[in-house]
Amino acid sequence: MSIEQKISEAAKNAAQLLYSTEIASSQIQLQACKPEFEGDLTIVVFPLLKISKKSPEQTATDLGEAIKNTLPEISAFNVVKGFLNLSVADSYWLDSFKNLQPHSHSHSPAHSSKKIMVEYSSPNTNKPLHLGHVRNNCLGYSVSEILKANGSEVIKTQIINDRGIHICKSMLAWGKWGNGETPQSSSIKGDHLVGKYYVMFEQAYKKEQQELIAGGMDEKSAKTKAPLFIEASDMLRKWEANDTAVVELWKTMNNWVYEGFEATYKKLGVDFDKLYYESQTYLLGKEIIEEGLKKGVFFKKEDGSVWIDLTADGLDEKLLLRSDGTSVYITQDIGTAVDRYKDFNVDGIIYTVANEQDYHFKVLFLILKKMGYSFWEGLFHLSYGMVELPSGRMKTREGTVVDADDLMEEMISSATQSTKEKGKLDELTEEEKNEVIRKIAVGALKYFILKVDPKKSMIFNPEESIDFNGNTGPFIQYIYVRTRSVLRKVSDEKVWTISSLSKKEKELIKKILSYSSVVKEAAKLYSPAIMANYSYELAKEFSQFWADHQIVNADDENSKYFRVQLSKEVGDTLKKAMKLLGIEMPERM
RNA sequence: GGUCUCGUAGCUCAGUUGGAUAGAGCAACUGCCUUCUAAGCAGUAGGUCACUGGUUCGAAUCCAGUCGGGAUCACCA
Repeated sequence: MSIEQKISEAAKNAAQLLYSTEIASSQIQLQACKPEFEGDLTIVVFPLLKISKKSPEQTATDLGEAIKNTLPEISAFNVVKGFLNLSVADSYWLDSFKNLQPHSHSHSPAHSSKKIMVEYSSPNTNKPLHLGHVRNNCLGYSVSEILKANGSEVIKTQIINDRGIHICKSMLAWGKWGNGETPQSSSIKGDHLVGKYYVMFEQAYKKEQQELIAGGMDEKSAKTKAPLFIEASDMLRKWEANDTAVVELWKTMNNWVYEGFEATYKKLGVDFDKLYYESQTYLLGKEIIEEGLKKGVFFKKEDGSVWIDLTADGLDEKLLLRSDGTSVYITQDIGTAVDRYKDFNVDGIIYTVANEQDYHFKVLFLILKKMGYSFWEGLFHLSYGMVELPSGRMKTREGTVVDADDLMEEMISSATQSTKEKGKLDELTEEEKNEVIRKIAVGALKYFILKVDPKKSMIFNPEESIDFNGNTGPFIQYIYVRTRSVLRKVSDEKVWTISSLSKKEKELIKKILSYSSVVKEAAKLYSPAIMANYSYELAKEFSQFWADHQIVNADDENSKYFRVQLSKEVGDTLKKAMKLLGIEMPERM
């Protein structure tokens, strides 16, 4: 039983005895004591005043007496207004710390044992990954790791948007102007090469539209009447009809893209257990629509299109099948959701998709609910905010899109420079050095993105992101490196006995002990930011401890070995916490 | 216009189920490396928690409204 539980229990019993009334546990408000007050945990007694019919001070004092008398762990208490501050004996913290030592920290707390599918990334195959994908990837990967640490089985997946008009545009442009260029012949990364032709198409297409508009056509018709658009649409029809030449080109160019993506994912350190391709799933869902029609969940309009009326739920009417019988995006999503449950028998699916699709997922989940699929309750849209630049939203046509590969290159060159300036890695081989630099660069980027609450939109300032000081990934890595440095100096472990703790020592122990409840919270809220903040707090605490405590050169052997062990636990905990963010720790930096 | 969402220091962000004097980092200024890695530590300065009202013993937090930003509302994906 944790000390919090013990105190809550004792407080409840004491209050019941004092005031001879039944008391709900929710009436015992326990929280961490603020640092400016004496004590470790605080009970807020205001909710009890109605029952005690005494002043806040009197109530707190009575309760404090009773708790101190029943719990040997409580060494003292003080009352400030309606706040009962309880001090927990150092011996309790020391015992807890000792019990932590051998292995309890190494295996994860099994709070849940569910099987969850996490979908993230899911890019289009017509251009390289950008900053928005980076946030998506960091989040999806990290949430997966957090859920695993919390005891769930996780299947990481993505659905690759490999078909549609967008890829036909790239294909068409390459056919017209590519002269057979390949990633090999041009030394351009595959995804970037395909993206180059997509941009080329868009430019030429835009020019055609402008000419048509200049000739007197309205904007809307110009979009569909431009010769290039007609050609691209033809190509899409041919693809759907399985035209050999088109399909061959499609396969070739998609494979270029996949090779490019693979390289980016590898650098980012993310991976997937199962891949879905839209080319294989885009026809799914139609039977379910038919079924829904029979059930009366959907309805057909005169032109043959199929809809669902969600006005009663505060939403609109939503199209599910076009009048020509072809499906739309959401039709496919209905089909794939059902398939995934069949394929993997999962307890839930988490869709890591930006908040611009909030409405889409609201509708999707509602439809599945109305269709009677009980699994709808396990569906969750991990909706994250947009990434903006200091200058505003990224825009393709203004060329402000931050490319994922470029971004990582910049981070690496910046990390290389700082590392060189510090000169602490001079004794390492070139290869080892590069490995450390890679960890620092990627760690900085990931931490910068993940420390922000996923739900909130964030501003990505490239200059701040390559800052390695303060609340950053490299700061936490640096603190970890210090703990390892201590362990290299003192490699043996000795039994120590100490009876009292300094303020910082106690804070560190408390922080370490709270690790598993933090993981639980992060899993509950699907929030890597919680792990990031925890890591920073722990690192900062250790850094302060470091500044005014000697470890290796402590005054006596007991303090020395205790602090060495404390350093080790801090380092191990930091490493574990950061691993849940997908951030690796270097041993030196 | 309807719906959703956000508004905390100059900037980027924390702030647990409502609790004590709202916290970090960056930027600015001041100290601290002959002692375990100074990517660090200590300090100064910086706030009408957008605004108004309500609920409450108590509101940055909950409710309503106002103002401001963003997203979304396609036979697109």
